[in-house]
Amino acid sequence: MSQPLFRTPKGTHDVLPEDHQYMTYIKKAVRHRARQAGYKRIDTPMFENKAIFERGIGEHTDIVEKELFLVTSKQKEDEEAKFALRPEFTAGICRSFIEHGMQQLPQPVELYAIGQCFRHDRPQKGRYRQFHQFNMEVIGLKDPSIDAQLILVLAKIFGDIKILDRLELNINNIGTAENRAAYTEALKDFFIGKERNLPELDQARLQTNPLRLLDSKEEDTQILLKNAPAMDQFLDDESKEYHKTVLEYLDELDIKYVENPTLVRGLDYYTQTVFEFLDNETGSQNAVGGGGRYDGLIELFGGQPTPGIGFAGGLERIVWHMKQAGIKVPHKDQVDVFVAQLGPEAKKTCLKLISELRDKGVHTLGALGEASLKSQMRLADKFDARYTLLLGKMEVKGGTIILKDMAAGKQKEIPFEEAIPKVIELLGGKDKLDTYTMRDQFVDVDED
RNA sequence: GCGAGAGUAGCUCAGUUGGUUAGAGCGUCCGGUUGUGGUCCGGAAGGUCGAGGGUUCAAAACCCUUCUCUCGCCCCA
Repeated sequence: MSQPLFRTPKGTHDVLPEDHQYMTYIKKAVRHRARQAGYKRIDTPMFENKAIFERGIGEHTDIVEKELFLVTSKQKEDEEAKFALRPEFTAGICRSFIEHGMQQLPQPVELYAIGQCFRHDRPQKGRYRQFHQFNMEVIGLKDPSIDAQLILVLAKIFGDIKILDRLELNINNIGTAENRAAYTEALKDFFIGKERNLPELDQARLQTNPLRLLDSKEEDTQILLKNAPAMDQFLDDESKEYHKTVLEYLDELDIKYVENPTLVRGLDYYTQTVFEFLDNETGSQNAVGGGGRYDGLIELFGGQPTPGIGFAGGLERIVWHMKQAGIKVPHKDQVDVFVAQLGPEAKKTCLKLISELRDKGVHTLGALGEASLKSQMRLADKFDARYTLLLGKMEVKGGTIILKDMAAGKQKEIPFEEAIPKVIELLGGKDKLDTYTMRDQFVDVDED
C-alpha cells in the first residue's frame, strides 16, 4: 500500500527491530558505564507542569518559545494547557531531586535516564519531534574533578560504541550567571549603533539571545565581533581557575578536547563549564551530545542552592554515526533451531519438543503451518537457522528424528530423546544458551 | 518557524515531446512428481503513480492546493 490509512505523525518514526539492536547496544554501554561510576537510574514523567520548562530552560529559548508540545486532556480541553511533553531531562530531574528530598542523600547524587523527548521543530535528518536521549546528572557537589569525570564517562561510552574518533569534544566556560549577564549587557552595548550592519537574523538574536551571536555563521557578524569585548574579560577569577583545572584533569585523563570560546549553549540554566561532542563531517545537526553546569537551577525551582552538571546524548544521531562507520551490532536474535514437521502426529509431537528446546534456552522456531517440507526447509534457510530438526511420519514410527546442520548441509537420524541434548552440545553447551531464572537473577537495571 | 528539492509495488528505481490493460531488479508466497534449504527455472500476489482539485478527447507526466520526506537556515540531541 503506497498510501496507508495511518502513518506516524510528522517527525516521529517507528524503531524497527534492526534499529532496536543498535539502540539496545548503545543503552547497554550507557548502563554499564553509568553503573561503574555509581550512577543510578531514574525515570521522570514524559510530561510535566510546563512552568518547569519555562522557568528552567528559559522562556525565550527556542525550545520553550516555539518547540514545546503542550498537553491537555478531554476534561480540560477548554482551559489553557498546564502540562508539556518534556523537551529534555534535566529540568524534570531537578524537580524530582527537590520533591524527594535528595539533598538528604550522600552527595553528590548521580542519576541517569534513558527515554523519549519531544520538540515541535521542523524535522530533518537527525532531528525529530520524538527522539531518544540518554542523560546523566551529577547534583549536589561542585568540583572540577566532577566535570572531568562526567566527561570521561561520556568519552568511555562513545569509545565503547566505537564512534569516539568521529567526534570532537568542544569545551568552554561561560562563567557565573552574573558574569554572563554582565557580558550580555556589554555585547548589547557594543552593538548599539551597529545594528544595521548585522544581518536580519542576527539583529533579532541581539534582542533575544545576544550570546548566540558568538557562534553566528554570518560573515558580517563575525567581522564585527573581532572588535567586540571577549567573554573571558568578564569571567571572574574563580571561573577562570575552575576552567583551567577542568582542562588539567582532562589532560590527565588523556581526553582530547578543543577549547571553543564561542561555544555557548542555548538553554538559560547553563553556567560555568559547557561542552559538546560534535561531528564535523556533517554540516548541521552535528551535536551528538552536549551539556554543562547548571548551578542555579535547583534554587530557581525553590530548592536549597545546589550545584549540578549534566549531559544529554541523542540516540538517533548516535545510531546514524554507527551505521556511517559501518559498525555492525552483535545481537542475540539468531535462530538456533528450526523444527520441520510432516503429518498431524509429528506436528503434535513437535509442539512439545519446541517448547522444551525454548525452555532450555535454545532459540527455536517451527510448526508454523501446513507448508510442504520444501517450504519449511526454505523457511529454515531464510531465518538463518543453524540446525533443523525434521520429524516425519517415519521418524515418529521409529522413535527417531533427523538433525541437519544447515551450513554443512549434512544430516543424520538420531533417537528422538537424544535431540535436545545433542542440540545443546552442538550449540556449545548450557552456558552458551539463552536461559534465565527470575529467582536467581540480580535485580539490576531495566533492560529498556 | 523560514527557504529549496523530491514523492511511481515492501525496497532500489525505469517510464522517451501528455496517448492503448503502469514496468524491471531485489524481496515475499507457491511450484519444478512421491519427505529436504542455500544455486537454477517457472508462476502468483502486490500499485486508485503521496492526497485533493484543475487544464485536456486523453495526465504518473502540465497547473494549483495539501501532506510527507530530504537539504539549507534557525535551534539542538
